[in-house]
Amino acid sequence: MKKQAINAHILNYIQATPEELTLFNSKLNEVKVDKRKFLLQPGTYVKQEYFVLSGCLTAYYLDTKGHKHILQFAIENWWVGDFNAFYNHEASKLHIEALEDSCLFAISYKDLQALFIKAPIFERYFRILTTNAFIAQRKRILSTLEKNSKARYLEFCKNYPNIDERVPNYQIASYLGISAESISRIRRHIKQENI
Amino acid sequence: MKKQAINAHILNYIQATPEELTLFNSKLNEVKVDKRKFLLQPGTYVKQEYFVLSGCLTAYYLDTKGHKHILQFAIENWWVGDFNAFYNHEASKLHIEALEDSCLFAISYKDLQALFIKAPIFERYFRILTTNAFIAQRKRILSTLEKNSKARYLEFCKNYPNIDERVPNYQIASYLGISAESISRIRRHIKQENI
DNA sequence: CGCGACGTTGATTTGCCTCAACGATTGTGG
DNA sequence: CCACAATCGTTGAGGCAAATCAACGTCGCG
Repeated sequence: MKKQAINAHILNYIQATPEELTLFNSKLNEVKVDKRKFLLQPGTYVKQEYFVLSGCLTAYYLDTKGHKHILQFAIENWWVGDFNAFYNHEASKLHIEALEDSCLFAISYKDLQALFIKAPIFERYFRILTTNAFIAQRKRILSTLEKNSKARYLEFCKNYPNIDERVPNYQIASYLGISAESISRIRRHIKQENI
Repeated sequence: MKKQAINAHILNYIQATPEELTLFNSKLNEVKVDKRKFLLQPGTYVKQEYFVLSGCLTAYYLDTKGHKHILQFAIENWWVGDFNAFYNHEASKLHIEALEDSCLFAISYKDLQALFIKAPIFERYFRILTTNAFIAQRKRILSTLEKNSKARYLEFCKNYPNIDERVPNYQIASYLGISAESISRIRRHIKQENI
């Protein structure tokens, strides 16, 4: 059962009772997104955030020059969304696109707020997740400040082997702020070193 | 009274009762750090995080080449710390240094965990703060992906006028991942444009 | 005063981007 | 099942934004 996947995830972080889990589960709606289809597009008012059950998605910003800048990859057991738009009730500036056929749970803002009132333990769940995400982002920022392209690429492959294998190379380039051509050259250098 | 500053800050985010505030306040210890002194140095096991009452501090990483990379500025009403070390019980990799004589409140990990049990509303407080910080960091990441040095500098000055005025230029350079010389040239260009 | 901190300027270098062209592979419609 | 297009990766040439290196001016302070 799909709800078991999310419940198992929750129980990694908090000790929720069966009743609390059931309450949470009752707020979730299943959503499917086919490969190359969008879960979210700019200009939308975002009413939901999403937990990935299966598949793979990216959240990215498309700038005025048409360049794509990937903020996040999301695979199984990750939450994804335009959190700024979601929490601050602004129009979204992001695309969220499926890189594989994907299956998600959605929870709405209203339901989430109601959940926090009825079962405050979920404040704890999201506090812990957000803290972890915050720490991971700090590392990403530090990496861009300190390291060159090659080191950042190697770090990415090490940190996200399960994403590296599933996602085309130019997407990783966009996440790292490197051109696809540079990634290609970096890979060549790495190969030559390993001979 | 100093506790009023933090209580006012808390009440911006949650509806805490006087009793809850008093409980929180009882966990806080005042700390003073003089200009150019350190609140934290690498290798330390971090047992506290800090709320800035007055002054200004930076959290930065010093890489193996001796280059400084500023992760965060902290002024009045900001929380600062090595959150990775604090939450994951690792040795710190950061310096936290006062840029001005500063006064802070410290809360220990143990006290914070106990507080979350006794007054779960503070889970909400920190969840909201962390969510905001997470969103701000996403914007910072996007900025480095999308914009050139000049645009990032201008954005910083706009977003943090109260930091821009208080902090020497080369510190801002380090935060933005730009050399101090480049910042100087950017400033010249801006001046020339405005004549 | 003299030193350290901070900012500026110029000359040179460099890492990476951009542009362009071309294989290899996969998917797809006739 | 083949032809063709689309997707993805690779390679080379050239250019540019910003780093680096070095020197100097200025201000504030012990």
